[in-house]
Amino acid sequence: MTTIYDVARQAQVSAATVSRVLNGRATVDPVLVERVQEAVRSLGYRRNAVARNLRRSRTMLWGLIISDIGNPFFTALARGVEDVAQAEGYSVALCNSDENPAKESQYIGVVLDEQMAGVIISPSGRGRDVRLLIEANTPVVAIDRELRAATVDSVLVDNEHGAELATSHLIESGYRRIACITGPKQLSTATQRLRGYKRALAAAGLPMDESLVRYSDYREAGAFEAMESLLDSETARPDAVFAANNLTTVGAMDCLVSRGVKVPVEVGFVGFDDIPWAHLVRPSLTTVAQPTYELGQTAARLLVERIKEPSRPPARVVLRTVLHERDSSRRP
Amino acid sequence: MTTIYDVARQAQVSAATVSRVLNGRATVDPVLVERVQEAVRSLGYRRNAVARNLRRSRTMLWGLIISDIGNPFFTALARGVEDVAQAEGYSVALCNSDENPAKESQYIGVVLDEQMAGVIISPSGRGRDVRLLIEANTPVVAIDRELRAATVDSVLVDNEHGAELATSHLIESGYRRIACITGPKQLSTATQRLRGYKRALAAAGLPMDESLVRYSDYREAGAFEAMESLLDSETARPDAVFAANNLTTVGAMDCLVSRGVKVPVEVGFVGFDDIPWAHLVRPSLTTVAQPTYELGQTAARLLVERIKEPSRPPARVVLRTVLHERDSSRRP
DNA sequence: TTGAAAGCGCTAACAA
DNA sequence: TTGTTAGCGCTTTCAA
Repeated sequence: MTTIYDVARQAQVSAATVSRVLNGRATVDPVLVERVQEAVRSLGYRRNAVARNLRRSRTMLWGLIISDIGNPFFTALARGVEDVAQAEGYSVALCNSDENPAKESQYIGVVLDEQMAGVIISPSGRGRDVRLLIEANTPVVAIDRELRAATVDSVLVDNEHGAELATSHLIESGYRRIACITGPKQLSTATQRLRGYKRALAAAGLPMDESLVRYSDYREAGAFEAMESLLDSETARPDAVFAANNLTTVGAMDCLVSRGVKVPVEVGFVGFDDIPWAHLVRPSLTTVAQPTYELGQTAARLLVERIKEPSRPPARVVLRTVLHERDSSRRP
Repeated sequence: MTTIYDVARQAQVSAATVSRVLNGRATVDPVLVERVQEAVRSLGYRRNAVARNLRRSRTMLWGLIISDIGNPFFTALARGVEDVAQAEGYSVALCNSDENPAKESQYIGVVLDEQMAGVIISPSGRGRDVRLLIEANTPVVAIDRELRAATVDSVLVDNEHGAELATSHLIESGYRRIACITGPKQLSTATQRLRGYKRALAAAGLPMDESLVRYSDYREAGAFEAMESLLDSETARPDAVFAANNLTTVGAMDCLVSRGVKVPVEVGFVGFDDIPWAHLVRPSLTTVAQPTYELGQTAARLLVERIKEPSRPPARVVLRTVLHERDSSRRP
């Protein structure tokens, strides 16, 4: 391996000078700069970032801990994070916690051990291990989900408002017995979206029937079962469904299709969060779209700021959602 | 920051002993082991991986350079890589090259600078920069796409056979003027899938009409245009389409739908690589499915082996594809 | 403007 | 079995 000393010898300067040139310090004689650059080229030298990081006690690596890499919501978000990171000179280590608090803890450990410059996390549980990060002064940004265990920079969407929008839209379309399949109780998005749903019902003067609510797991199989149990319920079945995330939409729609239930004639449907290629699905899906890419971008920008200025007060950014009306909610 | 010396002082042993305990060396008195562990707990000590990596001149980080994080094919693959990596104690830095050779080069630079333990790459161009990795003795595994510039471990699918399967299936279904929308010429998958398509035509004694072939960019917008140009062609238009990747399928189907072309009645359709929720799309899509997760797993396992045994001869693993017959290719 | 020298936190060779 | 010591490759005082 070629080191900075090899370059120094070749250029007939000291290692300190090579370091200065490499880091673009202005205080070096142009003649020496040229000599150093020539030596770097001829030796094919690359600086060892590990040694550099140790010496400077900081790295240019971020951790991005997401809860499901199979969910296009998170990959769109990751793209937003990555683009900003790259522009700022950071690299991103993507960690998939799989909604598993144990895996999440493990990754938090890696972030700590590797002295990463910061973390963007979509907490899958109560997020108690996030405290370790904060104690270690690692900059943290929460994304998509609220972090109860600590106050940190957060980027969220207006879940309650979006859910209310979706539900009101179903009501305006003429549906009356509207079911809600939401996510796990410990996730802020699940409870907020449920609240928005309830608020829309209340605003329209419709009764709140708890038997129309299901807490699922934000995954396809769970949503499929939840939909089945709604269709099979003793009391009259729902005439519409509000699904609280994209995979819930897929699972529930799958169930409806396989049962031969006609959407939107027999059952109306609105989902929270778009799915890719929603336009190819029949019937096309009415959804509340989230600005996924912007979510990632914003989180990344907050992290950049936080790293620069660790003591600034935590920011809380809430982005808007938009209702996309398509066929699944058009009552004939 | 608490260091190994703080622990040593607290446990009244030397730093070397702490290091031995931390690394599970057997040669330490159980009494001291207990004292060290107690000190670690009480101080909340975590070892600094940067210092460790420098000293050992190796890291536990892999680079995974993929060409489109927005493509579910690559995220499924990433998941396979990540699961194996985690089990083996490695972390994965996900790098999205966006089919952009310049970005790819930049990431290869990061891999080199950070002294990563290895790389799994789906090369987006000619992959000439991969040579830098090889010169630096960084273990490399090529995935999905062949690497012409060097001989390395590779994990591929039987593109030619899969494409032949898809095309033959269309022929058997009664279609005769079958078009092919493939990818960029410099990608091995694009040329191999085109070759399989041609072989199927030849095997069936059908003429090879070059005006039915389009080289697109493996993206939706490009595929949409390619499909348009096929529909608008002077000579008789195709009665079926073979789309060479998943986003090509989406773009081409989108075009057909928006033009009001009836699938599979007027035009039959088969795509290479599944898309998620293909079952919700109408008509449901016939596809040649790739074992995406296994692709990632296999690449990761090869990387583990390569790291252990750098001089073993490069392996080349080819995984099978499977035809999923659905509605888009059923001629009434 | 340049160089000498110290040291980031850890592991491993060597000595005891 | 344990401790002493050197050094991984770099940046950054400090002195010249």
